[in-house]
Amino acid sequence: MSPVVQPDAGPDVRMPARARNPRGEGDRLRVELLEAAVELMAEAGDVDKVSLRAVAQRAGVSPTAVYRHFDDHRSLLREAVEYCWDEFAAALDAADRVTDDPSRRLRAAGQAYATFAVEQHGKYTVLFSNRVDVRDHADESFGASTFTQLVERVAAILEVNGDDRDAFFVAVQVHTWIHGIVDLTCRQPGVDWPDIDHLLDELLVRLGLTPPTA
Amino acid sequence: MSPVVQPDAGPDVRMPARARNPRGEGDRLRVELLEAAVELMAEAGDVDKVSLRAVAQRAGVSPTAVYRHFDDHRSLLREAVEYCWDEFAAALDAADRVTDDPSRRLRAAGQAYATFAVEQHGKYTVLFSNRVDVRDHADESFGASTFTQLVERVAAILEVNGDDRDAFFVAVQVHTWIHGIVDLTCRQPGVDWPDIDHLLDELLVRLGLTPPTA
DNA sequence: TGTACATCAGTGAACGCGCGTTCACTGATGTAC
DNA sequence: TGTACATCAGTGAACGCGCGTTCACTGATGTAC
Repeated sequence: MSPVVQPDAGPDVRMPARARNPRGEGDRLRVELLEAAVELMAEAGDVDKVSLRAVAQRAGVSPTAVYRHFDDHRSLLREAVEYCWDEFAAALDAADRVTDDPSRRLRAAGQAYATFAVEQHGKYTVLFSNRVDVRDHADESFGASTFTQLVERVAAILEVNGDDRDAFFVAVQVHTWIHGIVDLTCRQPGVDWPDIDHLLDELLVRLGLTPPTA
Repeated sequence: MSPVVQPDAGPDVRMPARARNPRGEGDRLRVELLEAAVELMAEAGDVDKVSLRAVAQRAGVSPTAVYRHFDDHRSLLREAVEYCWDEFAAALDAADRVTDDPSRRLRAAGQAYATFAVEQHGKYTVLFSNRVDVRDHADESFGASTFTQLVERVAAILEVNGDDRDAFFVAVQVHTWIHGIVDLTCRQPGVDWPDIDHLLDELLVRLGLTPPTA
């Protein structure tokens, strides 16, 4: 509109004067920044598109305020990704407490995995298209412990079924297949995919992980 | 080093004066730009990180020269992605001519798929982590035609085997599983994965796509 | 055969933009004396 | 009880950078007369 007088003028509409946090509670902004970053990541479906300035604006704060709580741009994004992992882990844990039957538990975990991926598509994309520059060892180890749980679940089913296959190998089969289903359907939402529940059911059938009575 | 005198000075090292193409052969630069873009995409494993200026520099040409051959930045990237699809399709086609036996052909295609994904991981990532803003209907249809071939391959096997399952559904099962195997093994090379050939063999067994005699 | 000219393949300077980061600052709030 | 002061939570201007895109241009090459 007007010719540039101040070089870094920013948006025309001033933020509505966000109330500053009281004395000892400056950490509240830290959480607000993380949540703003996660929101923006989920909307973009891409970690790299989330700028420090955009996070600050979403939180109603000036860009420099971020530096009171995070070392730099990368630290902010890294912590925001970890924040996403926590939510994902919580979703899987909830599914684990559904039943005692090993076969149903595996099915429930797969369902929770896929549900999270579909309903929180942006967050899931953030987790599994993990760019190298943001990635930390933290989520690597999380993936490993989750996989160990999967091996145990599979071993329980094989034992109940009197199946002498190698639980590790079968768990790899489960993991790779579920990941492929979820990853492709999320990444290419325009394609006319079959029902995900149907794919998951058939996965268990094809891998011989259904209860023997069913 | 030196204080900035010219505002847009560019790199210190001048390109070694790339020879200009002769009169009627300006289209050669077009191909060189596409190849440069594909290289950069493969290195970054990410379409969005490839700038117009970087492509021009890789091709040894000024940024403005790009506009002689492409409408804008997005057009350049879109065509480069299509170029990747061509290479991928060529790799799969080569595997298709190995044998006449449908089951062996699918196995060979799976092998080619995995080999491409492992050896040309950057390109593979570009193809299957297709970001929305670059995506066009063009590569949708390209991926679709590749998938159609897969459906036909599967249908041939099912027919030979006297199997009345839906070829489309089984093809989705094949595609999702192979993608999962390839994607996970590529992304987490530190994990002690089983042999990929073994996983592919067992995939065909579990999906009932082996020859009836074997 | 010579020459004027159109075409072609690209160059180089400049623009406005959003970015990450820095620096000096502000102004409210709690606390010590 | 009053007041000086340290602390805290954040602001605002400025920087240099690479980006996509524009514009006017250059200089070699083929072609028409």
